[in-house]
Amino acid sequence: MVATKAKSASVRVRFPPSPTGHFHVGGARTALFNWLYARQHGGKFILRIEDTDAERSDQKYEIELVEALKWLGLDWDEGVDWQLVNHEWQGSSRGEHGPYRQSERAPVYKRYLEKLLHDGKAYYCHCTKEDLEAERQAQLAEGMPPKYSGHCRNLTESPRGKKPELIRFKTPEARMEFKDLIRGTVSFDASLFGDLVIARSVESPLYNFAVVVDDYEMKITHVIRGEDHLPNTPKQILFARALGFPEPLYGHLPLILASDRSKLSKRFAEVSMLKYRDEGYLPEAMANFLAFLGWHPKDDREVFSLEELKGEFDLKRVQKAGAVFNQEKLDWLNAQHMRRLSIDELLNRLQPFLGEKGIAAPKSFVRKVIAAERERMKTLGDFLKLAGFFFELPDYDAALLVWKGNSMARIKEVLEKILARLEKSRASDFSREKLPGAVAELIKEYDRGAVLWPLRVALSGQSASPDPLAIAGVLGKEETLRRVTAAINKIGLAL
RNA sequence: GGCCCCGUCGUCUAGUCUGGCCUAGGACACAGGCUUUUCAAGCCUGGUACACGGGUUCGAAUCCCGUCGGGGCUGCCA
Repeated sequence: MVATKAKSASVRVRFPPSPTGHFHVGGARTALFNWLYARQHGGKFILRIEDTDAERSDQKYEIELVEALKWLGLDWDEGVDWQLVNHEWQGSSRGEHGPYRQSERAPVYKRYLEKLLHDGKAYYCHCTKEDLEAERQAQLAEGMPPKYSGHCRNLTESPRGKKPELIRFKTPEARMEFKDLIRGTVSFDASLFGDLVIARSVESPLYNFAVVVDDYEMKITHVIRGEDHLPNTPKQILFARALGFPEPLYGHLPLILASDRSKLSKRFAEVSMLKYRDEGYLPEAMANFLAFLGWHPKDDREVFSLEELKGEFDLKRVQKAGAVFNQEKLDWLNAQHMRRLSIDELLNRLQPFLGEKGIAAPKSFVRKVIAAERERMKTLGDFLKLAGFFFELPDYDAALLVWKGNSMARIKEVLEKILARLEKSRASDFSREKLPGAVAELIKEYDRGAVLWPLRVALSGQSASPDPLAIAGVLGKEETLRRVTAAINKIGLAL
């Protein structure tokens, strides 16, 4: 712990995704925790791309991840970047420890691979895939855990007819342990590993090896990652020791689980983070939600902005057990965050969700619509579905206008009286505050439901809506009269 | 199978390190009620949890052991 404190002045953490699939919830949470840790320690946050698997890596996923990170508000100090310039993505990179894409770091890995080979800490293995598979099957058949036999460990030259297939690390047979920032002491038995494959050739390193080299070269102090990496950690520590590197501090985050408690990213949720953006979730709500998957403040507060999270987050309070992804909680948090926004800010965020009619409408009108509907929305994407009728009255059935126990003729009568009253009201009186006066007598004469229900349907064309008088206030005199008249005509036709 | 990690309401969790304030708190969801012109929202109320079994102790969700359960990893993927 003393070491943590001493190093805290120069904290350097990284988020190293591999662009082989969509940037999902799990990745986003890992990125967030790293970002939070860096920001609250005045450290650096580095984005490194782990694309040693050329087959599966795709630039489009790299761009997607950059987009999603920016959307969430997680900025980084070093690493690759992408910018949209004239509708085209342009790549760039910043920082002094690059390149930040593993596919561009071959010479670096080669240097260390050769060093290990030269020092006798690694060796060429001539076993073919078939040899290895046969060995593996034989061990399994005997009920033994599969482990490389060490067949090529002490070879001094290539066996006849064989060529070097891959590079192996001479794994020391030792019991080892390390202190995890979240789970305390974790121990492993390295003698169970066998000689690990660290590269296909000096030109082509494998994940575990490349990570160790990069973390060292990029001066990473804390490795904060998912629990699925826990078994990799002792291996990486072994490589670091062989290379004479200082070991970073490790912290393994609990996994995010699907509702059946299996690893989320393994299940349905290879769902892109951008999907949440496109459905109208607020990035601050998403960050808030992600943070609470495995972390919780000391008190009972639940709604946090990114900035507030930064002040409150504490790696020591991170949970050890996996956390199930709970969509309802996300929705609730999103609604909470939407309420924290001003009408103008909400209007900004709503831009992509306004629809043609909403975009064409005057801003002042849209603001009123937002004010009337904001507490009913769970996502920005709900806007059109909830408030679309303000812009264009949907078609509805005349029968919908009828309040329980009333005849259609009676409803027509009510609507006509409402129309008469409203016509006499001044346009400036069309507001939620002043309008009740206009219908007060009618309500006394008929009852609330018999008056307000038909008015609601006439104005919204639907059975669920905000207060009809509020709608009238937003719509204004002219449009309100037009809709009430249309309703009367509709009944006329039905009768 | 082997190795590793984990185990408080249906879910996210507070409490566990530093036993007593815990007849276990909050939130989401759920149920009921209030409000009410609808649907939400809001407010009030309610139910449901310390995996199990042994210890240690005056006292255990908290400490120890065992069992069971869940998950991760087990690749020339990352």
